[in-house]
Amino acid sequence: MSQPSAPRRTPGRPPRISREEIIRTARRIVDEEGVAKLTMRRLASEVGSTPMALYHHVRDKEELLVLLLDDYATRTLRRPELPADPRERAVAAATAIHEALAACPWIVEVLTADDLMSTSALWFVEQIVDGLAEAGLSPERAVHGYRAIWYYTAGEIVVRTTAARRRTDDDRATYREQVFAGLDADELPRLAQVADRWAPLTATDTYQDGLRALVHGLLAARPA
Amino acid sequence: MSQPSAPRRTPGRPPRISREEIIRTARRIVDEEGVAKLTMRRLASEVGSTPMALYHHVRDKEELLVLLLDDYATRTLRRPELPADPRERAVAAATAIHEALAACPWIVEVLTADDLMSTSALWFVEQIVDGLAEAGLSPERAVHGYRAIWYYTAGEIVVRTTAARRRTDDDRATYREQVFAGLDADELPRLAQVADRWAPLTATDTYQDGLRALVHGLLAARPA
DNA sequence: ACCTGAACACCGTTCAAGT
DNA sequence: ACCTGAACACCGTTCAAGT
Repeated sequence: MSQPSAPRRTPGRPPRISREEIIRTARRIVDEEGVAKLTMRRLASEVGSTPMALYHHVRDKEELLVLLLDDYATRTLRRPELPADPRERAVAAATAIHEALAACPWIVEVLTADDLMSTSALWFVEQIVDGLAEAGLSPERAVHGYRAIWYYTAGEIVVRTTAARRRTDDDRATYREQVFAGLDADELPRLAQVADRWAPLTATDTYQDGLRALVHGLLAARPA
Repeated sequence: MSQPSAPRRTPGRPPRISREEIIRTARRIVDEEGVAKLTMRRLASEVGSTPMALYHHVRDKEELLVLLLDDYATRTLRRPELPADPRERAVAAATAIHEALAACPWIVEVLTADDLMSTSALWFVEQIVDGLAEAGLSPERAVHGYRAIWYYTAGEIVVRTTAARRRTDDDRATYREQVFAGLDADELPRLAQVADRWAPLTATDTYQDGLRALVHGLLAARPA
């Protein structure tokens, strides 16, 4: 998908811009100014061309974003040394994916990818499925386990990065504080109990804890 | 937030449109044609007014969407009978939230909400936190447990609804098939093993399984 | 106080034509 | 084969003015 098209025997006009150049430029815009600034028009002018020239190299903006994610994954996902213990291997592989995504918040817009973020991430998926299988799950259950881990991971990224986006304009944060300050302790006693600690509690990074709990639960034999 | 503003002693011109009417109309557009069709201009014309009149009743489009989610939650989240067993109570409350969200896929665009979708959902959050606490977690761990459940739930909704969106234009699906068909069985043996079953495996609804695994893992005493 | 009209500063994409 | 220009059909939001 992201590999440059093989150089053909140029039967027509020589290309002025390449898909690679488009992606490289798009990456720069996103890194420097955020994904919201990436428009076909802006990208075209940055690349020294016209909006319509881009459509000769990518089908539409959606494809461009997927290409960008693929490019990002290929460049940044380095395969780490994984623990021998299968359960720990699954945890480590999921954590590696999570870290790569967390470092790149614009990804949320594209995180729409259903099963896996990119073919470059397949190796990590393999490690998770294999870890779960070696730890005792059937192949089917291992795949379902992987999916649960992916839901949890994608959800953490989406919720956290959009919460961070909200925090910038802080009206909403203070609104939330008001809600928690005015909780009816009779109707919602547990929430009232933790109301004053809600902000720090929810700011804590508990990805690892939740991941370990999930993996633990997936591996525990439970009655269907 | 969503309650109609108290009728003041009209010192100026009488309002022609109300916030309530705006939200009601927005809801109709979203239900009938999807959230993508909800634009300020379209909404204004549907309500028999001008785009700018809307800005007198809502701050911007973002606020409108949050209002819409709040409205949806208030109207559809009915408190179910919950099981007495604390663990089952947490599972049932999470499932209720999940069902409400799953029935309303446009929500993904707004699911950006950080901790909770709406104040109307607070009761459900209470049930989850309380279930976890009564099952043995400290208040802090119960809140963190709730967050893990929320990540998992939000992630499932986001991934599933965007996957469904992709399935309509099926280029991407067939691309994915190609990738799985051409897997190197030496490098990625587990994935190769399940390659031909990947589509049905990932289409299965396993929200409940994953949720139960997660809750199980959260409640299992584990070494830090 | 509430609403209107006109404008600003944009979008993604299609179509027909050029080289 | 690749690129351009002009156009289509939109956006959210601001500003100044009207009633």
